[in-house]
Amino acid sequence: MVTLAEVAQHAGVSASTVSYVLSGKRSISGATRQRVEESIRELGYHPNAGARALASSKSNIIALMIPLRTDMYVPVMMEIAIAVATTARTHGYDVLLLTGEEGPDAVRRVTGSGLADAMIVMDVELHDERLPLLRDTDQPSVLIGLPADTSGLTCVDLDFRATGALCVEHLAMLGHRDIAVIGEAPAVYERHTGFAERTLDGLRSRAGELGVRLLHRPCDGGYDAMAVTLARVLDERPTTTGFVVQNESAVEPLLALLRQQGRAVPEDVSVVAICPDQVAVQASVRLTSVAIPAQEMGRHAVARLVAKLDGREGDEVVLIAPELTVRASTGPAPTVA
Amino acid sequence: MVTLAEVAQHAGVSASTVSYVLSGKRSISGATRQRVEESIRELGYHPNAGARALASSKSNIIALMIPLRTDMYVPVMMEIAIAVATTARTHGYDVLLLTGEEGPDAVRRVTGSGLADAMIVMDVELHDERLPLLRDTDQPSVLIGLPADTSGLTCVDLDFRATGALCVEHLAMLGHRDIAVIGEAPAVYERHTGFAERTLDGLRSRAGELGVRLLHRPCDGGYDAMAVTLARVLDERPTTTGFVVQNESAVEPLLALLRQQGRAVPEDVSVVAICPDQVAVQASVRLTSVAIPAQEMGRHAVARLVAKLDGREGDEVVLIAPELTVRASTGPAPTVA
DNA sequence: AGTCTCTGTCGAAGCGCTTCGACAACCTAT
DNA sequence: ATAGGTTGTCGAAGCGCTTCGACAGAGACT
Repeated sequence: MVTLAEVAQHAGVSASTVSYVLSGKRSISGATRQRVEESIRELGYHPNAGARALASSKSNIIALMIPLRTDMYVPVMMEIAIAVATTARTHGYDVLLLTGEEGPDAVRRVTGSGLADAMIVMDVELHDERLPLLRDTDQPSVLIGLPADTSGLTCVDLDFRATGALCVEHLAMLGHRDIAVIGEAPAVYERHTGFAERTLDGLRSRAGELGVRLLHRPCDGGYDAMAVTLARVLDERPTTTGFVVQNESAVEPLLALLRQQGRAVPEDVSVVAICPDQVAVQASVRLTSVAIPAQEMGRHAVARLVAKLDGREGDEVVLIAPELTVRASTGPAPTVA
Repeated sequence: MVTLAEVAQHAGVSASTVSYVLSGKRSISGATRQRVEESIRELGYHPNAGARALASSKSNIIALMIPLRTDMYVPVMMEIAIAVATTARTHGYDVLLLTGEEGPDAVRRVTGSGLADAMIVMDVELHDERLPLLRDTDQPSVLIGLPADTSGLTCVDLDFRATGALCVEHLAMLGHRDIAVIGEAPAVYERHTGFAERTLDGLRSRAGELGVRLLHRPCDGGYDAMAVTLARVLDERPTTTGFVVQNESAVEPLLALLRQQGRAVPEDVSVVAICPDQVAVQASVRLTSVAIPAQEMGRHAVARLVAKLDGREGDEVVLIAPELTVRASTGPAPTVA
């Protein structure tokens, strides 16, 4: 294993000079810099991470807490994680993967041990146990998701309220007057995951303003659950012509069921999904959808975090504006015979 | 920030004693141990990760390289990643998330800097550039997936050859004589990702033995791609009554298309999927499938890696035996009229 | 009583790096 | 020519921990 000292010796300079070449924190003459850089290359030197962390009290690692559950939103989580990892690298950080399993203890452990310099927390609940810890510590953190009280926190999320409103608007504009909302799994609401409630909020308030009737039903993913839910919805409100689907694993089942019942999409029934674009274009009907900008959220979170680490920024809530893309699953409401 | 020295002072012992209490590497009297442990709790001490890594030259971090692409197998990847992270924690390790983006350089960086003690590599190609590096370094590593040459490497994977064979056997046993294989996206084969080719191998050789005709077609995910592929298959071999689907994002589209064409599953056509159980049970027809044991693979990989770190084990290839679960998507081949 | 072996504890030496203050050497403006 | 400012480099002091050798004291054996 090659050390700084060996590089220094090889280049005929002192260790501190090599360090300054590496960090750029003091000016170094061109000649010296070149000599050092060449020695580094020649010897295949890699700075020791532990020593660096110890001496500088910075690990250059960002912790990413992902949910343990793989029951919802998996592609979105994955995409965010990957975006976080790659973006972090461009800023010189690596990413430590923490699952929610340890809960708040993970926060203590990581901040206490200096394992990571900062933290990104996903799948935030409205009253998350981790929040007090994050507020207390002086380690910067960014939440992906929005808790009830955002004071003293930096959050990045899709504006789900606006997302809900946008979906209703689109359907209302097309003349739909009875809209069913196929929501996330009941467990998601029970956990008080913010985004689900905020979407609903946006849906309801805009529906109220536009005089549209709304029927919201949580729904587990999969074909069977969707079948039950759909039957109930149509039983309760046979005049339903518009659907907003938030649970991406309910989308394809819904389309299959509608088809099976002889209801044509979009002639008889319109469907708006809230899902990643990839899902929307791969469905059996190309779906009009509001995209979940997973990559953007991941990139944003890292950008904020790095800004905070550099002392460039304070707390802030960033809500990404939703965008609705019209595809083949929505059309004018059928005129009543 | 609380240090070892402060804990030592608080407990009235030397620093080394505290260290030995923590590591258990020397015997400590019960009384002393208790006193130290109490001081630790009272002061809220967390050992500094950097200092530890420097002094012991072990970081207690496992690097996990995941593929950058989110175009295939996302849930499987995610499940593996989560299983790796949680299993690693039970062994006292944290997980560093690396995307394939940096390529072989990531291997150099991580092993060179001592950032991680060991490495798990996913999405291994048959002739992966990272393999020589992994063989050369003295850092233990485990591959999830199987390259062409496994010498000097530890690998964990589902036995995809046996998986392919199993699928054919099941269909053959039910009387199917013409089987179509809906494979992964063409890009997957072009990359020479091992599992896809090994599956095919298993399918073909067993088909040969059993006198079954096989037609293999790669297929991108999604409805449109599946529609094209299906049309071609049925055009070329109208007598096809069995399908083996490896691309999970082609499963639901295939079922929808078959339904649409009036082909009943499993009365007219049988479908076997190679996919996680969750996908199989959530589909519109409960799918007979060979499960991809993502969690098991993740856990296994960590277990092997930890064993190697402890010097308990050498290189080895672990192939997990496939299990086929019969559900509602397969049945006897229709008798020709 | 003396020797030997454990057991439990301590002190000190680093691990490889960053960073601070010091200081030559040079330049610029008086 | 001199004071003052830059610029480039060095030496040394840690960062907080692990680990090795040393050693006092207790117990077991002759």
